[in-house]
Amino acid sequence: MPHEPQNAPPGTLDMMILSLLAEESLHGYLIARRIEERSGGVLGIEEGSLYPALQRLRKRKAVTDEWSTQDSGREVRVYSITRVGRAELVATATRWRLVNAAIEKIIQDIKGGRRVKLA
Amino acid sequence: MPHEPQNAPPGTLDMMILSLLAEESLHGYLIARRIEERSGGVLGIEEGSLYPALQRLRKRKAVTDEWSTQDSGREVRVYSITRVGRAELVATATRWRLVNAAIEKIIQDIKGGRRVKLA
DNA sequence: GCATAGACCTAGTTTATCTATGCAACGGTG
DNA sequence: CACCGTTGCATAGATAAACTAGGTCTATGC
Repeated sequence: MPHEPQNAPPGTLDMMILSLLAEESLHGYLIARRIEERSGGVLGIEEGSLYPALQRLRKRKAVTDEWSTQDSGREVRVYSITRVGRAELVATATRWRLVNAAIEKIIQDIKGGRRVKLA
Repeated sequence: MPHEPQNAPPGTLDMMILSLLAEESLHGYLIARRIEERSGGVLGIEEGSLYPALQRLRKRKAVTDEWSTQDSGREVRVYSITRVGRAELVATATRWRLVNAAIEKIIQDIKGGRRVKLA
């Protein structure tokens, strides 16, 4: 039985978007789909979170956008990462891993009942 | 050069508190100190975050509290984890790790400049 | 006596997610 | 053609959980 998709923890969405855009330029809707696929269905991004996030990124010049026409003739807004965005990505990913390691130090060794005494 | 203490990512504070209380009962102020110590100074918890978190935990019966007198003669409010709290801890820690692994799948392989093409 | 640290607490702000809604174009099917 | 599900963009308001900034009181050390 698969689990319900989880929200992106606050602060992580911008980082994930930048990471996908570091690989290739994408339009908004596809970004959300990619996050869901890549996470194996664990993460689910709502459009009401996605588009505000893209606006934030644009405002701080971490991404650029360009309207483009698909083969179908349809207009989509394609986002690309900037130099500023790449720097932000490296910084936030580093901080994320640091914080996560710290949290892991605190919650380590959780068993069902009691915990293992360490020293 | 050490870094500034980071905030607890939203949703993680309750989990960390429960994890410390699973080890031993503590009063509020000490919980914050422990989180800072154990994280090697990476995490810093403000009292304005701590006490509301303890209230939440109390309301949902994840912890119990008892006023106790220290050797100094001072009154402190000591918190203990409940059965409900232990169950919550296991559940939230499992979910946290799941989500974190998913995020890691997405942001993996970030280098300074461009990324490694995988397949 | 007075400053510093320990210990508790609350009000209001901020931020980033969500839900809910709206609109429009494309694709396939009866 | 009419319909409907999916794609695609967007905004408004709700919610949650951290924060800042303030306040009170007690023990300890100089």
